[in-house]
Amino acid sequence: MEDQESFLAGYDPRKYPSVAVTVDVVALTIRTGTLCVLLVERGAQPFAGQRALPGGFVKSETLDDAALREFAEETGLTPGRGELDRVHLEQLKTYGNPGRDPRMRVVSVAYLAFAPSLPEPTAGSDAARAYWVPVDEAKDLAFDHDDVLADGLERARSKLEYTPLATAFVAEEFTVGELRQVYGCVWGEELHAGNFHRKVLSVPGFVESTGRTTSRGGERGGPKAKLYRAGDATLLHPALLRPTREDRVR
Amino acid sequence: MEDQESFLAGYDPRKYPSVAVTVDVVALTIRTGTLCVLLVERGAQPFAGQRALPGGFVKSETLDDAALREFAEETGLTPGRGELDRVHLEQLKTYGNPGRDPRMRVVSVAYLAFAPSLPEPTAGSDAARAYWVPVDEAKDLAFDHDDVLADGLERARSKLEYTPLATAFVAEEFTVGELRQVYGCVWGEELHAGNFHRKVLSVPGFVESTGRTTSRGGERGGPKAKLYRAGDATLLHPALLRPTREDRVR
DNA sequence: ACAATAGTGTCTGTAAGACATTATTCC
DNA sequence: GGAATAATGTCTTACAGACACTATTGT
Repeated sequence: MEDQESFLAGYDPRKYPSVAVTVDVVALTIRTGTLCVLLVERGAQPFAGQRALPGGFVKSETLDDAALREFAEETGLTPGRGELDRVHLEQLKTYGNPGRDPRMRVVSVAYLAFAPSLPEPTAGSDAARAYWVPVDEAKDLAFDHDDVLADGLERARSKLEYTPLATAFVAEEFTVGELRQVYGCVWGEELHAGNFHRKVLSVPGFVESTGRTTSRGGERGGPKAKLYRAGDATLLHPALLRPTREDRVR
Repeated sequence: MEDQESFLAGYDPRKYPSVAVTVDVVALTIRTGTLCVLLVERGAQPFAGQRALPGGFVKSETLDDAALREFAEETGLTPGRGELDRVHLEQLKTYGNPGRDPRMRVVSVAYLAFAPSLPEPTAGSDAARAYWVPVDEAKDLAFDHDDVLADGLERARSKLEYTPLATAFVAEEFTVGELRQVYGCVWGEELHAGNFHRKVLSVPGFVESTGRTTSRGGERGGPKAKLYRAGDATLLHPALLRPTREDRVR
């Protein structure tokens, strides 16, 4: 067997069959009650005209930085102004099957990004070709991006259960009802308002009260709601488990 | 911004600063009641004399296949004879910080392997330089492998909670006591025998009875134990949660 | 007035953890 | 006999889910 050190000792980068490393980003947000993913339109072959996850080559930077850079470029958000501070970014999985890109060997490190509701990337900016698409309509993506998106969604749904991730989808101050909307549209099912309310407040460190309320009630009636901000918990205990699906088990 | 397709259209692999892609394997097993990881001794610089996780370059194969190949090479197990069938392998995380390898940019896809107790790789084989080390003694590894190992251990501990992964550490037929030993030494704390017993049997699909028992009782006394094999569940419901640590939450 | 929503109260079934108990085996 | 272990039983507390109910707002 050829081990790493002996290989590298005699390694000439210019002879070796090249492998390209990219990052792809599954960026999720909630717009008007619908879970959406950021997609770009491909102009060139292969997969011309199809949609794909935003991504690009890794430069002289960490993988995390590359993912954040791609996200910022495509959304038009600018670093350094705090706009990206509330974006949660985590590594998802790496995809490297030979043939996933027909031109060459490409190993892609996929990231998952969670953002509060953002404006549509404005035409005229660098990011004009990117837009938010409801996840239900994001099909037939280029490369193996259907799989990447599916893995990202499953990760997101799972992380809502045992982390305070849902707070990354709402504004800095939010109501319990808004939080319930997040769970509802990420999990794809309505949750019982009363039980959800009691449960959220019973998890230590999930949310903390601001002492204030919304200035108005709901659009279609209802009292003013108390405002909360994210607490200091990094894990929810006890967890908020999804309604049991027996078919998820086997 | 330079997008993927325009980049690739004008891409000449021989000009581009090369990035190497490797796989590293965190292979875990339990030997005489201790959780052990497979390490190799490095002969050459950098990190000569230090220990490292087994790993190597990805060839014309999937990332999963590369990880399985590395695992097989280092343990001396041979594919095709069923020896590898009971090895559970899953992708862990990808490490690509610039500078993690002093010689060049190396992006490493780490894998996690779970195996039942295996013999020490025999001297004389290709794998003579690999050996099992108790995880508590696996420190000061080469590259960023301390971090990789730590991430792998946390993943393993977490996966014991909600998947039947523990059955990958024991023989095809096992007792509830053996399963409890797995949880105990991976989590690093003893579990209450009675409660554990009742709980394991109450999770649908975790274990199924073989109808048989061990031929003898325990070494220091005790009745013969019933033998079980792994059930068909892929997720444990309800989960077997670790004893609550408040300090894990924040 | 009416509909919608926020928030609370109550009840039931399930599960976790602490602990006790019985039975079986090795030494 | 004595120690260790397998397996089961009991009790208490906590939590999930179903549901009812009150209070407050917008239209």
